[in-house]
Amino acid sequence: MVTLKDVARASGVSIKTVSRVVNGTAEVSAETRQRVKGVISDLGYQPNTMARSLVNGRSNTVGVIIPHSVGYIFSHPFFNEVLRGIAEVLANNNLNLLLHLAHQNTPYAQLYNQRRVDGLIFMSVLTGDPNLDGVLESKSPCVFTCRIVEENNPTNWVDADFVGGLEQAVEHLISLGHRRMALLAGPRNLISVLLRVKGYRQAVTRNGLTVDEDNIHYVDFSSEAGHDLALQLMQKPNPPTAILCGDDMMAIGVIQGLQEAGRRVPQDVSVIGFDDISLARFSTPPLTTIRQDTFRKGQIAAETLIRLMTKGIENSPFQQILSTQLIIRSTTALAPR
Amino acid sequence: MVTLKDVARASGVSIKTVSRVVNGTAEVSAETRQRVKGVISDLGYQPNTMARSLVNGRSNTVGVIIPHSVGYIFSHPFFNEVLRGIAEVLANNNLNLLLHLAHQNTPYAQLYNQRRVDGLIFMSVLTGDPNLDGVLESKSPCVFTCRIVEENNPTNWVDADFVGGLEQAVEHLISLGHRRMALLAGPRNLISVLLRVKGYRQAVTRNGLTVDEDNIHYVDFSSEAGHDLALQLMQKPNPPTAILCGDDMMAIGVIQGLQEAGRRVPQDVSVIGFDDISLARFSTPPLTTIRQDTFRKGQIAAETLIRLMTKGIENSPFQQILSTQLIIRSTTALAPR
DNA sequence: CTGAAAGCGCTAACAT
DNA sequence: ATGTTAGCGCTTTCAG
Repeated sequence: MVTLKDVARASGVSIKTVSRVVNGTAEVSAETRQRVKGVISDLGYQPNTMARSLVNGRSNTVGVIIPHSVGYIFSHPFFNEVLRGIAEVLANNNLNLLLHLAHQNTPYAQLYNQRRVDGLIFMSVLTGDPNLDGVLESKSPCVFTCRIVEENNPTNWVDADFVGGLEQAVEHLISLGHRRMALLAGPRNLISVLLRVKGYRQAVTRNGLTVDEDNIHYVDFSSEAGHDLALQLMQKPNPPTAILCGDDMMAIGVIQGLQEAGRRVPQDVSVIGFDDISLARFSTPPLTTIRQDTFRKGQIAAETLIRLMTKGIENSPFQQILSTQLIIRSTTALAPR
Repeated sequence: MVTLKDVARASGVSIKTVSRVVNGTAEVSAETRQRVKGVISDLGYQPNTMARSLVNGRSNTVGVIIPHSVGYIFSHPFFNEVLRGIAEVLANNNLNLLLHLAHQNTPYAQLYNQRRVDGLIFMSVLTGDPNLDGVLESKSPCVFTCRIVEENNPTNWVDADFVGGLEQAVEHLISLGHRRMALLAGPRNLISVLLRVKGYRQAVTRNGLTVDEDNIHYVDFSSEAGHDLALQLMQKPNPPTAILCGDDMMAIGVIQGLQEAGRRVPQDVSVIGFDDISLARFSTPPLTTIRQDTFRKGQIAAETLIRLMTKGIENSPFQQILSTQLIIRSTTALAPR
């Protein structure tokens, strides 16, 4: 391996001078700079980032954490979009991205405590995840792409307005005359799922209807789960005329299940998704859904983290809710009858 | 920051002894080990991985590279699956995953030359990507999840059998009586796309038909592109009765486009996808597709890289083709007459 | 404008 | 079984 020392020797200057031209730290006479630069490219010198990190105390790397139990839905388009937003911002700031798909019981804080990363971004936190212990104590700069449960919690986060999103969806369905609705919220250990339920409840109640607790279902974010539950629901004596889904993948599964059960979408049953993944527009029929800007969410998370890392932790936590938008396509229609 | 020295001082032993208990390198008397361990947990000592890497010359990190122009399809389910396979294997081997979504013109070899990673995995290589320059010279252990163009190239790769997959698909369509077929292959700069075309050509020719070059289309792997092209195709005087798609996302867009054009799937037009993403089963109608085991592909890539990193580069390159499987669902039927 | 020396936190000989 | 010493490659005082 070619080191600074090699370059220094070959160009007849001191190590420090080479270091200076490499980093542009201080002024070096044009003449020596040229010579050193020549030697650097002749020898193919590349700085050793590990040595740099050791002395600087910074790894120039950000850890992006996806909790284990979420692994199975890692194939979810949602994640890529957020990740893409994060990756873009980090790249523009010359930061590396360490992707940590939590697999075993390793406390997340360890990545920071061992100086492997300078900060952390958490995608989807599961309530009660023991690996989260120690994150706050570590003083690691960190940002969550979903809000944290506890009230008055000083964590930094960006999140979509799940409450408002569900409210819009419910209003839409009610305005179409639907009264019997089912909500397939998502897995119970996700905060965002609880928020969806909250929004649903609020809107239903506000419209003078009563919430049918039996029609709130906690199932995985997967087409399969949606498909299976749709079949089940249609066997009930009084099946719902509208199904609200926690995400688009589920909704697509629901539509398929409904068709297998001999129901037409949207004539017999209306369906609404959440996310507006790229596919939503091209599903059959095109999906009515609540759009959240996942890419932007990732960008904001990364931008916030960078601010935390450079200017130190701000006194007040950064907490931002991104508004959602109801996109009406072809899976919702007037309630039958 | 708590260092080895601090622990040594606090427990009254030498630095080296502490290092030994931390790493379990050599025998230490049970009594001192206990004491040192106690101090370690009292002080909350965590080893500095950067210092370790500097002296070991290893970062214990693997770089996973997704070329820039592919970025826009990073939301493609295909990538997650491969990535998940890679992540799992790396995690089991205590290796970190540095995700490099190439954004600007940074030579990929740099990650290795700067000692940031110990090896590289390339997901999807674009023909003629200038950032690839220097990768071979760097002697970095690396594995590609797609084969490389040049013949007799000593690169290591795992890849799906695109040629065979397309052949199966064509045979299936021909057996159903289809004669006018269109192929939406994918972007021209992907090797896998050229292989799809090759398989298509071979099977068509083998069956005594002639390849209609005008019906081979090079379009993006996206629902949108599929949708738009389907609409276009249906306006032709003699539209195809079957459409082969380079991937499932495209196929789903095609189905939607066909329906907008008033064609029924599969009665009027048959459609075949590629990948068998989780959604394929739940699209409407359920998609006939060519399955490739993307998760396994990722696993194999990572396993191979680890072998390369630990046992050194083997003399013969590792090159493996994973077989594909035709999954017949409901988007293919007898050709209309 | 340039150089010498010290040290980041750790591991690896080589003692003892 | 344990300690001493010397670096890994780089940056940072502090001198010249």
